[in-house]
Amino acid sequence: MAKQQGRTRIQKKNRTTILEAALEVFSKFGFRGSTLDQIAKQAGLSKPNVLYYFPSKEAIHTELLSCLMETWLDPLLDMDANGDPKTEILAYMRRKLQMSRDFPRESRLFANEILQGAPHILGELKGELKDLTDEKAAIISGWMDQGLIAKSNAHHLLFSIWSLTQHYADFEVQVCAVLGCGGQEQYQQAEEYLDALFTKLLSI
Amino acid sequence: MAKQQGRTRIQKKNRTTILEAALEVFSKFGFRGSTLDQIAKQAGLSKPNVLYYFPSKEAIHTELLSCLMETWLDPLLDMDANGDPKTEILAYMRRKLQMSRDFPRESRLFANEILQGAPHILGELKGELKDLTDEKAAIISGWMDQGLIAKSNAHHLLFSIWSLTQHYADFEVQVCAVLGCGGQEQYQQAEEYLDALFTKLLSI
DNA sequence: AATTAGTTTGACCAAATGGTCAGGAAGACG
DNA sequence: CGTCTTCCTGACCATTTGGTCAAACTAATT
Repeated sequence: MAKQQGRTRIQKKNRTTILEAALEVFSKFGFRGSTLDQIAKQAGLSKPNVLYYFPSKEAIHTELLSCLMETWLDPLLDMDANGDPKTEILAYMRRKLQMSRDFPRESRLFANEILQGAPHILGELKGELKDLTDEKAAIISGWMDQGLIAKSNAHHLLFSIWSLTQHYADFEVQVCAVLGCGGQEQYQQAEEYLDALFTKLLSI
Repeated sequence: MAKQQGRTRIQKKNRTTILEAALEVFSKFGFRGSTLDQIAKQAGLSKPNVLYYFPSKEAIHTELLSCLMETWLDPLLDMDANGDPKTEILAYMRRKLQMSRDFPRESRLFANEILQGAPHILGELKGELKDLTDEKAAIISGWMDQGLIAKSNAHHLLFSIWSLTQHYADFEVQVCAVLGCGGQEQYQQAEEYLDALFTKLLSI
């Protein structure tokens, strides 16, 4: 983590540029489907120059993913055990849906990685992700036991939030094809629909 | 369609073998991440022999996808406008969940394709898929208008069935990492959870 | 201005990859 | 059995790809 901060301003700028370009390319074609040339071109740098800042294609991918993992967990971290259960869960769902809307590339990068068996981040999944999920699922189960929200499987409740919200980023092409829309109009409808869905689900 | 049936028994067998091998490989690494050598090895054939049965790597992929599209739409086709609304929708959801359990590779192949912008099947998405979806969404909306099930956005209701069920196949690694399970125990829990979810959602 | 440290690139390399082809092996069939 | 068609393969090819390197260029620093 520490050594990742480039020292000079030029290093900082170029590393950022490369990571941004890599996100664009990797999220579109997956790891094995992306080439260094594509990334270099997208970044406006030469290929050897890209490899001057990162030791390999894989290193770029790995750094991108580990940065992403934190971003991905943040909204869940914010779910407060002392808040109002229904409010907390709905707010978490809305934050995730916003992330799908605002960071679809990140969502697709993550989805690509998981789809292919998560070769680069299986450790984080079984570690950080599992731990945090277990912790928050326990909180939700607590709320259920106290009769504050309807009983259901807390882990699968979290899964359903993930899948329902990320679907709009990961399967955007399909959603747009079916709805016949080009832009982001679907997110307004999605929020209304998901709001209603989880409100009903959590009501006793 | 017609010319795809190999004439001789040996053709039939080998084409099937190749498609099965390709499914295994493509679903794991995506189109660009898979190689003809991998497919050939998986099929137990030589690379030139694979290319004797299919003109190119892309042709294998395309055929796989178009066969898949039908399989994928079938469960939705079965949803009957004259049946009991809640039963029909729940049964459709269960069929989709079973498909995730029994055909995860097919699900992942499809997900891979959509994730990358559906370059090979965008036409089918905007055609067959959209038409069928619109048709069934209209049926569901009709049920809602008649007060047989709770009102909500019918298109997004279908999206939610797709995302919730396919999640267990496409993100299997993640689900298993979080639940700490190796096999398919999650599908039992998933069915219970999703059953309850949609029952609540559809109840007036 | 001179020296040094940091940055950039064209040319290059080895390996992998999609695909071809001539000819050999194996079935089908009279 | 002989002929004809279908099936299969080793060797080969052009291109792409991740990655290297020496040399050139630029920015700091003294």
